[in-house]
Amino acid sequence: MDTKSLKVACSSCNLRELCLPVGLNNEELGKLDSLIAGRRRIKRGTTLYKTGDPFTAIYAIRTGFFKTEVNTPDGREQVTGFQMMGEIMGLDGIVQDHHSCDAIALEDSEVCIMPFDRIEELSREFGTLQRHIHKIMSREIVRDQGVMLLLGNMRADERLAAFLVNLVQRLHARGFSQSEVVLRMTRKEIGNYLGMQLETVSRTFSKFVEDGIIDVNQRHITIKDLEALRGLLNTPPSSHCNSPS
Amino acid sequence: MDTKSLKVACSSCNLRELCLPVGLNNEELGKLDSLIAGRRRIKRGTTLYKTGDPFTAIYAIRTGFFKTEVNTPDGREQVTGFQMMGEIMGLDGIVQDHHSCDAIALEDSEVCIMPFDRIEELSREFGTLQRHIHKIMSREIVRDQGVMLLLGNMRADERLAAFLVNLVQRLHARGFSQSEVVLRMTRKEIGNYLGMQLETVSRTFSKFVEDGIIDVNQRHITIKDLEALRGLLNTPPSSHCNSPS
DNA sequence: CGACACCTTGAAGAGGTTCAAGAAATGTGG
DNA sequence: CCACATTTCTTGAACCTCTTCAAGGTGTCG
Repeated sequence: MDTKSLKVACSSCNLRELCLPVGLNNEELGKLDSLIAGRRRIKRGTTLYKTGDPFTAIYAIRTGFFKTEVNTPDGREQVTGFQMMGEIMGLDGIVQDHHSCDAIALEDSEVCIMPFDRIEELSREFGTLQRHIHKIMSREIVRDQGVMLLLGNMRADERLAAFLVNLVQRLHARGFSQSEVVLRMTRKEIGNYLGMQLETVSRTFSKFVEDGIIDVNQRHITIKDLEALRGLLNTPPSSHCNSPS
Repeated sequence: MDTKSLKVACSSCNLRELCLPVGLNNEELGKLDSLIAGRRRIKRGTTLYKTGDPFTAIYAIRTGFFKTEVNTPDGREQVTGFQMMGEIMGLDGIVQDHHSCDAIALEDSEVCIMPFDRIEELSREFGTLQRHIHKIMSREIVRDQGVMLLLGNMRADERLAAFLVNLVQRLHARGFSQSEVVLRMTRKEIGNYLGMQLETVSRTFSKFVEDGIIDVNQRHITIKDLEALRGLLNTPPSSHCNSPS
């Protein structure tokens, strides 16, 4: 395997605040370093894990970009999320001791391997780590609620706006530009995630360009009017029922 | 409040296998009884918790039926799930110390209150409980993946079929009939959950009746052909691309 | 440079929504 | 226990958003 057993210290990782609890003392940090069993490089287009793979660890993304997708017996697939550096993958595997989705790298990536047995062990020792793990899982549940809202309630332009706003927000939190995005995924993958066809994604991008909200150059998106994008989300689907009472 | 501080033993609860880990010895079971801070009755139509409420505990449903829904600033709402006895609610609140959705009783219900501090405390002591909590959260994440698949990929009849199959399956696991269901929710709530209008739900029910798959009598559904319902799920959306290579 | 995947745009069509009306069930108060 | 108000459900018809099919253009990688 391409697993490096090289021990790398979380204590010196600049993504630490994203992966680990904050406010630890040095002793605790030292112990937590032993939480990482190693790193693994994932080439673009290959999987970190697949549906049915035995669950042994969760993964923190160090560099790169992933998608997760579920598959049905009849060959359908649904992208359930896009993950970037500092985010955790693999929590789906806990309940059945096997993964329930595929995690596929959208660019050459590197993850930290965190064996789940070890996490549980250290969690029993450190309340802060325990709480942190619970928060990560809860955050995933809340994120999923947002996706359900998007898929169940929003129209095409609202979905794409929500997708873009979410993306730049997460990138901004990692020190990237709030206005320049390079999409790591295809129109087809965006469409699959948002429950629409790739043609609709393309058309909606074009519409945003016409409206002067964004510029599109293939996968390079420039957000010219973030507030307009946000505005698309806060407006009810149809405004024909505003009774002035 | 309508909180009963009456201590009730999990050890004698017939829903134990649903809420708690299996295979505990008596000593462990005794300790776990102290996990329940009490019970609370929720009248139909009232909330167990609301968006923004401080998070203190998770809840195991003893009797009754709930829906959870998220709300947007602009007044939209999305039903994110229906919960029945033996299922756990409230995990959404962990990450922000406040709940991120409303939990509303669809009939007079009763829940066991499990203070989360106490859960974390006991989890550090009992590995089996720790693993159990992790599994419950992971199960929720996997369930959400299924809903995304449903909302993102399926057509109206497939969604409703998936909904019915899931419902009878869960009811059957609790000892109820596999063919008789009394819906606790309205067409509007079903439609909101499935990302469709209540009219479409009604029409799709009628179509299933025409096809001899179910009988509908208001909220009383009789499933005449469960395999036909299941079959709706395993068939690709359109069968015009089956290349025989 | 050529093969391939990806993206854009147009036009026709379908599935689901919206609006509307009436029927059935449920709850409330006398 | 019945009458009435309210909510819920069903069905029809017109409409609309998004899909499907098609074709051409653009970018990318070996």
